[in-house]
Amino acid sequence: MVSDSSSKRLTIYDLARLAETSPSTVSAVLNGTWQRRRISKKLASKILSLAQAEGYSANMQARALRRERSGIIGMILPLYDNRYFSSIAQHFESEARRRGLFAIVSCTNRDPKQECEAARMMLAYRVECLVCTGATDPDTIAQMCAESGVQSINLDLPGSKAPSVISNNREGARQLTHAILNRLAEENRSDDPVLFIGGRDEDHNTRERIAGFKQARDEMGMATAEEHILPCDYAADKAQAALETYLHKRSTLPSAMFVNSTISLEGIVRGLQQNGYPLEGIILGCFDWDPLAAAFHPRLMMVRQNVIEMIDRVFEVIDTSSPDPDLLIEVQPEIIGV
Amino acid sequence: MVSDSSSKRLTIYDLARLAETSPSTVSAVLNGTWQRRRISKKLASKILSLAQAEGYSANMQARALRRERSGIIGMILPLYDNRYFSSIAQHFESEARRRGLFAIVSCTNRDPKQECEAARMMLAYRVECLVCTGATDPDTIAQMCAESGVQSINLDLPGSKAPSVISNNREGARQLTHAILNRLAEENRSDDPVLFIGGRDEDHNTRERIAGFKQARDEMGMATAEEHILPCDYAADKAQAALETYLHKRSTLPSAMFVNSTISLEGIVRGLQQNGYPLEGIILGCFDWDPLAAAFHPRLMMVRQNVIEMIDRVFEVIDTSSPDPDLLIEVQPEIIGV
DNA sequence: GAGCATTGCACAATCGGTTGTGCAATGTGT
DNA sequence: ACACATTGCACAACCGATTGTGCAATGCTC
Repeated sequence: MVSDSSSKRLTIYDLARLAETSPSTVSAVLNGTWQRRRISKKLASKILSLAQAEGYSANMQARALRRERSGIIGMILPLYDNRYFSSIAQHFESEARRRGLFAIVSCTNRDPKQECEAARMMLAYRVECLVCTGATDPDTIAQMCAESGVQSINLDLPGSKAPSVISNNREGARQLTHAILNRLAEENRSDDPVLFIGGRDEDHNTRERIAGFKQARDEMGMATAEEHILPCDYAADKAQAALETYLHKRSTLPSAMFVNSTISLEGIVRGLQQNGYPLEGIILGCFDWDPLAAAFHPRLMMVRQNVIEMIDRVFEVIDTSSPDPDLLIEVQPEIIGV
Repeated sequence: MVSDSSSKRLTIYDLARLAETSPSTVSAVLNGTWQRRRISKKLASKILSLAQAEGYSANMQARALRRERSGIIGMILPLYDNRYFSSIAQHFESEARRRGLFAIVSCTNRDPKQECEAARMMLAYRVECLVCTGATDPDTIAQMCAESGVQSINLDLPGSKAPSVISNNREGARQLTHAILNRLAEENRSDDPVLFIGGRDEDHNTRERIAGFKQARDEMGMATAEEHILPCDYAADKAQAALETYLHKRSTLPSAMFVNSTISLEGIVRGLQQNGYPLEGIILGCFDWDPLAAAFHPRLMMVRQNVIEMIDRVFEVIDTSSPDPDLLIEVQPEIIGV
């Protein structure tokens, strides 16, 4: 290798000089269009081996500028730190890679301002498409993208200005609730109260899950008191506080709980432990999936969202030429541990 | 807003036409160098409000090309799906943002080939710096970066060709082991065996943790049998299998275990539950931190690595003009739950 | 009012690729 | 040997910013 110690990176102009040919020929060879441009196989392989030996790597900024295509696909995400969102990021990345796209993921802490800022940066870097995951304000971002002529897709939470791919939250919640009620029945505790706890009631998914919860109870001929529905936000501390307030008022533990995320589950479990309630006695269902939690508490029933299928659907929508902004794709989640 | 429906994005040339001035003036105004270039305040504000109204956003590819600086900083990461790596990604992003850099994070599944491929892509996009987290082969990547004149830094696992920021694994393990041994002593079970399980013995961190484990026992006057050290890889299934093999041979449970990650912990807990061993009886220490696990098992002691300080150190190294490739910065982790 | 400094801006080259087009050299047909 | 097609490549104009430089117009001094 003739690696020159100069800090400048090799360009097609350098390679052209080394191969005694023109930059356009080098470019054609290196980006695979050389057959169409009738470059001889001999010259092509000469250039290729030279590029290899010199460790040439094309400047993607220059390519993107000229091609008016960045090769980048963006995603914004509320957080990384649970199994659901982290596997979304992971599958998104690998699927993008499979398609020759470079994925960039930005996490925005469920903050509408950060979401906008991240979207603005992604648009400045000319992403070809933006996937907007669990956004608090998906429509504003869809609007920004539309104004730049960039396709956008909502994931996890639906919006009205771009196609959306989400879990079937209502049906998942309905099935999880039935599983909880069945287990109560097995233990002859069917009349015991069941608490729904966690999430935000402005949030589409929480509303759907509450609807599924009520529907399942309805199907079993049970009414649901509003005092048993506690959408106290997702945060662990909020969930713990809500539980403790509830316990304070009744002094009797609910026999079962529908917990609306692993992050809320953390608060619930901590609250139960700290207040001396044995975890064994209580039936827990969680709309989220965490294998470590499942290992600790084998009687914990969990909803596992089908991330692989959701990401596949997202890319199917991306492949659609002009997708309907009202399109809503619902993917069935799976109940683990029934 | 005069938003033209043409799909073309606005450029400085368009703005120049609209403001009846030249592209170079528009550029200077929009990138803040207009005072130095003696553009009148009047013209500057005219251009600024026009850009605002039209929703102009600079093409970062063009800027990067001309400036020969992409404004991008890269990170490769083994996985997102545990608290440690996900908080690394999160803090890295927000710290990069604070410095006006755009962070791109790629996860490479602990696979050396994917690591190289991701590094190659990042270099092609002309990252200004690459942080290489928990890489199986950090030196190859450091070499690639060096050849492109790009600074690189190892995080979590050290390398020899670039400065490294890691946790003080040996000291963390020593402290965790002492905590485990103290608890055993409190329960008058000091002579019971303690198992070290999980991790890879080729891996620097695992070796250091084993050293810390042995050192703590040594300090308590205890010898450590090799049969109690089981670096069976990180995966949950591997850890579960290793535990079951161990149990099969002795039929008597170790009273305490040093588990080398939450992912291994998952296998251990599952193995104990499935084989009918009560979790309550066993003292667990885990070199990793997960609040949900801690909620489930309040007697679980965990090591929490100081991610914020590690990321701070990384950026301090980045700010250093020509950092020593042999630099090794060790950050003290914290023991939770003693 | 001549000489000089300052203000305010426009011109044009440049970053590193991509791609439409032109044009010799060679091949083919008659 | 002449016309014509094909092969094989080079030229030059972009893509959209940045930035060194030049040069009128204005202000200021004596």
